[in-house]
Amino acid sequence: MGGMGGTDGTKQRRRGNTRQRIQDVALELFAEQGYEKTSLREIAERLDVTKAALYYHFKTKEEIIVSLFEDLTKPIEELIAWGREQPNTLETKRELLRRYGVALTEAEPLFRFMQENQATVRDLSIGMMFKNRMKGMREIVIDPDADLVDQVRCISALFTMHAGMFVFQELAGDPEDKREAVLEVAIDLITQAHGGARKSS
Amino acid sequence: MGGMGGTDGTKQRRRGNTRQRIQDVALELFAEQGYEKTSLREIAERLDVTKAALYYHFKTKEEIIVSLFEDLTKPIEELIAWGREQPNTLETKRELLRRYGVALTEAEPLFRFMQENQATVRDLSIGMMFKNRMKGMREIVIDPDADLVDQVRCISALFTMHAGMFVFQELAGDPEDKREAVLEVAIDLITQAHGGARKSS
Amino acid sequence: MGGMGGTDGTKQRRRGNTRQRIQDVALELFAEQGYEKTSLREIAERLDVTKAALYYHFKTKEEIIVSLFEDLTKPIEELIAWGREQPNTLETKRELLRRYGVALTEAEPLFRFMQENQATVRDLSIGMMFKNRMKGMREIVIDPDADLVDQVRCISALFTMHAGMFVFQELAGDPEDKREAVLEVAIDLITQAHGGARKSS
Amino acid sequence: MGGMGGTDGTKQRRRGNTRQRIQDVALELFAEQGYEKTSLREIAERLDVTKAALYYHFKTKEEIIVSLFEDLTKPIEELIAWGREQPNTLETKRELLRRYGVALTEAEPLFRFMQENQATVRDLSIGMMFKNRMKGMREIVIDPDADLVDQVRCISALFTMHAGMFVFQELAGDPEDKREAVLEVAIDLITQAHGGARKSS
DNA sequence: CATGAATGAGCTTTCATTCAT
DNA sequence: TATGAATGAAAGCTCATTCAT
Repeated sequence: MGGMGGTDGTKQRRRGNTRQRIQDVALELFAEQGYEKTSLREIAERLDVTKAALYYHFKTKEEIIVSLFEDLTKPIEELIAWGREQPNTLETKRELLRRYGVALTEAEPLFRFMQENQATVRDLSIGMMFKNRMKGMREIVIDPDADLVDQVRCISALFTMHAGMFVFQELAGDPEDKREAVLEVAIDLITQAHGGARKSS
Repeated sequence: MGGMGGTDGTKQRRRGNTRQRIQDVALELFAEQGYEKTSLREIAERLDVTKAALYYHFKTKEEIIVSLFEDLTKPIEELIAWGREQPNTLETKRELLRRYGVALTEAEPLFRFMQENQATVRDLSIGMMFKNRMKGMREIVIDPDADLVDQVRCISALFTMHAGMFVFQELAGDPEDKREAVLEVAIDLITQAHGGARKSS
Repeated sequence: MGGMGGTDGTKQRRRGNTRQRIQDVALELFAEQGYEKTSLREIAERLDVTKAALYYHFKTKEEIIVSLFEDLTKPIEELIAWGREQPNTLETKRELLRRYGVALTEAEPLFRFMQENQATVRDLSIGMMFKNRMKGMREIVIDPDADLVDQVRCISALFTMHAGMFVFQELAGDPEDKREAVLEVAIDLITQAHGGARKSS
Repeated sequence: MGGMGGTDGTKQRRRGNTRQRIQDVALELFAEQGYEKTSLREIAERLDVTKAALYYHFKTKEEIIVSLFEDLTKPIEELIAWGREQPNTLETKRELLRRYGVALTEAEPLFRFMQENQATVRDLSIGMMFKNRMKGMREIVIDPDADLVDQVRCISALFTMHAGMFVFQELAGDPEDKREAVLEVAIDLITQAHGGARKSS
């Protein structure tokens, strides 16, 4: 322990990482308590800086969540771009879901936040961006000529992954196993939607 | 000049139904804007009464949402009670989902609210109640000895219904058709979980 | 001595006059320190109420000054209406100035405030109203066909009255005498503008 | 690539004139929006420097306006000094007003600012200086033994010039003509105050 | 059954200013 | 000469809640 000060109560400061630290703490609190119930005072206190310091790094409270969204959902954006370029096959869709699972896991707190604060997110500027991302995923996964039930299956697949990541946490079992199970169900759903037989379980 | 007033521009007193009207307006606003972003002032203004009047009918803001929850989820509570008494068969589960769909539809704004404000709901007193209801549903639908993937299928079925009710609203198509499609996918999922073959689409 | 309490430190309250008291104190402070340098905290403290109480009576800080303006400038509005209906004679204009002097004197603190905070007033909503009032006065007093110098004389007359009311306060002499002198100079100016000979002094 | 930089998009350093540029921008903004509504952030942004840079050149915000006042009102100070040395004749006063008009015109934005922000100016340190300058002008122009009306005429003359410069801008007409008209009215006023006949218009 | 008036705590945001580098 | 990072104080405003009437 030691090295970079702070062990003696001295305020360690001016280590260009404040912006990052704000994002980290903010995400933690947003995910835990929700966006509106997290006040800037709270964030500032936890970082041992003043509220005004936050405003040096972000113009508004909203900008904090926007920056988090932009930073953390880049992989998903890239995934959608990748998906659009692939041939429209079942295997593409399966791979998409696999990668989606990884992306969701990596930015888990953000996605849990989005899940649990949809009403809030909706009228923040990230609402639109999020909606567009979801639309992008749907467009890759759904065949618009398929019958309605199969379309629902595809959306259900996305949902299963989405919600699954977080809800299943509460249940017992090895997280890795659960993640795989969720993925399998999701893949199964799009496979069925594609007219394929489902894997015998 | 008789009847129930209001013909002359006088403030129409709708007798004893103020409590009801508060609930109606509150639910509408909660569903539309979220719980914290809906202020009592707003509710009061829309009803053309004062904030203080709300406090005659409800001790706190939270009591309003609690009363809504209690009133509107009674059917679900009863459904769970019903489910527990039935033999633990696939057909029971199918029927449970069918009835669940009806119940969700009938209290749609409340459930949309719950969906979109999970973070908020979580630390309101209804959080626990809601969680317990969900647990009740799961216990009926899931076979604890089944393999993990099948358990996930069951939860996914519940989720599909849950989210489906609201998300699919945005998509084109006859609402009734969509509701049926969602139900079919959900039933299909628990059927598979039960080891059965899926309905050929 | 007493009657209405408050002499013993008891908070005297709920005497429907709070709104009025807010206006009084606010005007006093606005006139003394300017609009932006007067904070709502200051007003509230001087009234021994909380800031929130102010917001019960006025929706915004701006609404306070607007209400003052509307209440206190009604006489001027009426004066302009009166002026428009009179025959366009020199005597009308003279009488207008006489009455204007009275009106200005009666709402003196407001007009001093307007004089000394023009930049502020300009981008409050009262800016427009004030401008329009001034335009109204000009239209009655100025003959648009007169030569430029005479037009300036008329505006100068208005200005003299306006500023005179407040600037001359600083100078020695009986206030009543000064007011009369100002009025005389103003009347003299529009008389000259009318082509008349000036009163021998 | 020579000269003073800036040809390649690099931040152009205009050598030692930053102080001057701060003054220019500050005056522009102060005149446009008022002193308190103009923040240092705004000034800095418009100059594309940081707020801290302003503090290298000026110790406080107030120092900026003080420096502007001192720099720009030197001609008026000199004018007063000149006036005091002249014989106390009508012609002196006329000439004083003529020169005053020129001085006001040359530092127009500053004087408009002073006019429109009297409340602010009053409790800045320039308040006193300004008051003293005005007193100086009055002492030259007013004959303390004249009757009150004539004294008012003199002050009115000063006011007419002062306010006239800015208010008349809004009105139609050639600026130069208006300036002359204003000057003529002002001179007329002091002429009358001196007991002289007014110029037939 | 409801209102009028008020409060206390809190919020997001802005500002002038400081100082080590 | 200037910047990057931060602060302390205060601002305007909103909210859930209370209570005498």
